Amino acid sequence: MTIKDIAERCGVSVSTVSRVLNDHPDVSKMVRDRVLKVIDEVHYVPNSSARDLVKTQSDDVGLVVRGAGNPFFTEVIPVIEQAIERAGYTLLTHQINTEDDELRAGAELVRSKKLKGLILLGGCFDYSEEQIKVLDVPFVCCTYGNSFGKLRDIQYSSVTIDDMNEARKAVELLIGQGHRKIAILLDSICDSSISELRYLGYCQALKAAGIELDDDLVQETGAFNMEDAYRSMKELLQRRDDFTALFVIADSMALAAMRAIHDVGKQVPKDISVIAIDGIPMSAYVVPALTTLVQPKKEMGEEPVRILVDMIEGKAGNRHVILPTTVREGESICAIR
Amino acid sequence: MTIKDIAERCGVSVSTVSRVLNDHPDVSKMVRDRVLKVIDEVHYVPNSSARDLVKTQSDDVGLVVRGAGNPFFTEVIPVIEQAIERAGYTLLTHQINTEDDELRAGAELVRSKKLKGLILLGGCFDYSEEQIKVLDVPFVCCTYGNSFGKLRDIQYSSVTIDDMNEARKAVELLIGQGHRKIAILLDSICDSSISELRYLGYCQALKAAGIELDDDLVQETGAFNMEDAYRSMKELLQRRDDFTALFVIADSMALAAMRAIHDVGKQVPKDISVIAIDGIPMSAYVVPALTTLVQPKKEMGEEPVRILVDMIEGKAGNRHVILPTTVREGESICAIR
DNA sequence: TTGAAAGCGCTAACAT
DNA sequence: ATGTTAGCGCTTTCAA
Repeated sequence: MTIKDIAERCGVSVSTVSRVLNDHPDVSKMVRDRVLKVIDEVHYVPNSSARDLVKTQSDDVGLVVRGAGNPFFTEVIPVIEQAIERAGYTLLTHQINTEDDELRAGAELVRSKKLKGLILLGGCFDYSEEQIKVLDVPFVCCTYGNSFGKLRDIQYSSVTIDDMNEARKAVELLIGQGHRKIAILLDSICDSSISELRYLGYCQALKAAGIELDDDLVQETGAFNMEDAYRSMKELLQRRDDFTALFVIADSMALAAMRAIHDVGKQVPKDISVIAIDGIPMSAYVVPALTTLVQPKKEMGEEPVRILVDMIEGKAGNRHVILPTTVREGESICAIR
Repeated sequence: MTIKDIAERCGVSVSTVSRVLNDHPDVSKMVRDRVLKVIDEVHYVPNSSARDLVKTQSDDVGLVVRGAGNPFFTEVIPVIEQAIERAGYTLLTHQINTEDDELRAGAELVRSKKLKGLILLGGCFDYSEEQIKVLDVPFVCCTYGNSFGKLRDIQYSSVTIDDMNEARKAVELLIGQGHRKIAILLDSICDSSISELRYLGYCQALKAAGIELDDDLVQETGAFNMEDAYRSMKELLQRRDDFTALFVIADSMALAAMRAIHDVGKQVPKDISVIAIDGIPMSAYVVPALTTLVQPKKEMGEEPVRILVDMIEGKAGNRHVILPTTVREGESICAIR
């Protein structure tokens, strides 16, 4: 069923049907009603590929989300949606897997849907100059920057927290409570991504406090999920029972780690203090509540939109914004005796 | 930059470029390499709207996910993805908000992308015959059926758990431990959706055990999130302190409720036993671990694919599959003294 | 107010 | 092995 079929059934031309479909004013009420009636009767649905193909430009902005399961993303997306709406644009969200190439996916969207700009939620920290050339519209990296690549600042925009420094702050909070034997639970120490950055922050904090890095206290899970975090934490606990504090690079992993600690008969925070970074809702509800550095989800959603719209409208060039986290005091930390 | 530009730069025709793009064999290595080189140099990205428009059919199947944040969906999606892949099809996932119309969104996808079939993950329980007519391909409702609509069984396919009965079983587990004063925490008792079904199961269990329904023990949160669940639970606890057990319609809400119980100085399960339905990973890691009826995520993902593929290939007609849950023993229930 | 016709970018016959 | 061309379904001039 195409627009042509509708036209024939109504005894009008395709352009008239198109006008009705697009709410153009210059169609007589009689004709409009007839067309609408037929459309409804035959359950006609326009082909958006054809529509997109013919349109020369839109007020659409794309959002490419890499890593569907990420609970922090889930919270940021609605914020972005509202901010884009408020700015007079329409958001087109596209989810991809972590294995997929967000630049490629974004470029295809831009091209097919004639997008004005792109927000990338989660992506690689090491783009090359060549790679970003597929994008010929303004774009903003949200939650990540180019820490492991060689882009110059003027070549892209980003909104992030300072992962390394925030990790450092988290560990310093532990050190401030007298802890010296501090373990870390992370995905990988060399993923050229968030895990590596936060590991570096951990190292810095130790160094600044004159604590020697103990590699045996660095526990890699190899993946970003609760099951592996739990298993890994168990391993660490079996291997070592002399650390008094733990820094975990993400809330969800921290919650699994806390259960592992519980299961070997130790208590949080009495035996082991735990701190993490993220601030997902769940971590406030568990017992004991997790002390964590909360990412500013509102700003993390609104700032990219502000930057992107400024670039699209030529009001400003590219920018890099680094957002601060806030400590959410839980019940998972105590001072060492 | 279009296929025509590439053709000109290479001194070949558009069809040759198209052949290269689509990996057709009959292109000389020399020409192919030159085309590939230019494509790479100019960062050409094909316009998928144009591609979709011209293609007459595909081996693509659509997945419309309604309600991005749902943690259970997050787990089922990869299962569906793999099952579709194994069946020789390609999955095209599309996320929409809970306010949006999944049938409409699905119909548009089908039409623009020439899909062979559709899986709807989360949707309305009350379609009318008229409404489903927009879909002219086989489709399967995943996690929901037509409990509040008037469709005949032959008009659609579905894979669900028996929400009413499973809720009943959950409450009966509580009753089996001697509980008589059993509260329920739910979104709404009349949402024509999952919440209402599980409420009905709660009522049935009470009735079968000869326990009179106490409306004051029925606590509606009004929304499906942890914050409202926590607040609502606090209200219930302030109003009543005589119930010994609680049934919550979803794991995430149950975890918030458990924190509320903790915060008023009561203990789970000593003072109040808690049970829920869902089986999200998180509920196994909290302390005390939540006892819950686990939805069979593997089957919930694979069965819809089986049904859909059978329908697409004409091997079988529509089907309705009801999957059983399994009890995951946690630490949130104990017998009444 | 309505219709005819061009053309968006691509693929797939059909020629050569 | 490569080129020519029709046409996918729609919107949008331009004419009437």
